[in-house]
Amino acid sequence: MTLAQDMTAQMTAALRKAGVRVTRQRIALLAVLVGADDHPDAEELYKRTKRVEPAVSLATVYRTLSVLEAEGVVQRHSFEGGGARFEATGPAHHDHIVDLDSGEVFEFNSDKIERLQEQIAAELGYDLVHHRMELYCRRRKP
Amino acid sequence: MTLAQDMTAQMTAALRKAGVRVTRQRIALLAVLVGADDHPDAEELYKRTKRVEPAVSLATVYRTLSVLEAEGVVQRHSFEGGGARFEATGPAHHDHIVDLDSGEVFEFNSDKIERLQEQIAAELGYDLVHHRMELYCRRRKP
DNA sequence: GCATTTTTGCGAATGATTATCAATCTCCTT
DNA sequence: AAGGAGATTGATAATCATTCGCAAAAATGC
Repeated sequence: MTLAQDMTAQMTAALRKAGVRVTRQRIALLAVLVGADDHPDAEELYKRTKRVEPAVSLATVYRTLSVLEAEGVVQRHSFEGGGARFEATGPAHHDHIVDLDSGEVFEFNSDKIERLQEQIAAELGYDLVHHRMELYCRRRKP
Repeated sequence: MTLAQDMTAQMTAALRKAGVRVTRQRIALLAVLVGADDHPDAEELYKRTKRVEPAVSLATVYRTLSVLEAEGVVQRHSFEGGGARFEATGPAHHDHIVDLDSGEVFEFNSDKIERLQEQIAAELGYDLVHHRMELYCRRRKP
């Protein structure tokens, strides 16, 4: 079994688990998402997916992203400036650092902050459902 | 001197300091912003301002908000779902809690988290310019 | 008050995203 | 493997928040 076949099998399984029909375009988009190590926007995902599966439209990319987001398979981020950006949901939660000059996005995680957030919500009588934390930074000047 | 006159005087001073011309619509919008204790969007600010100064357009509200944001007089927030929301910059920094059911926004502050954020950025060789932290919550079930 | 320069209002333009809908595809049942 | 119900698709129109372009109106400096 080739590597590509294996990837298709995995994507198929994931889509089935999500309870949606397994289409060529969904397999392709999901594979692109899982293979991406950055945080592309819809247009970029469309371009990448098209290289692998020409029979895909931008509308379907948006639709599929919404479906997968609802299923928790992908996450949508709205960083400052520009449209939404996406990433496949990984095993570990993380927040983001945005390099203001390059636009690059890095991931980080702080259990301490996570705990403090829970605590703050609790003190106000709330349950924390989810949060958003983004650090907008510039490379330190020497 | 009446209260309204005093407010106008303050707004005028603030606009002068920002180095822009003092117009009726800017005074009115700024007064609405300072008087607001919630986080209205542009449309809502337009409606409120119009009550006080009918000679204002939505375009001017947007333009003025951008000007005031650039001057640091107001802050723009993009919470999940819907357009940008604004608030007059107060003396103290704070982050936000969004009630997922009502859409209400509360403010909070945690020095501990602020410090940890600085530290995380520093560890990665970055200077933290600003950040965004929003806690999306539901009222705790009893 | 008058000239200069900024600001305004209106409506058109934009950009990202979503809705529409007939044609096509999946998948369950034979 | 064929049939059909129902989900999904591509192309395009529509939407929504926000910005732009420009002539008219207003604010500042003298």
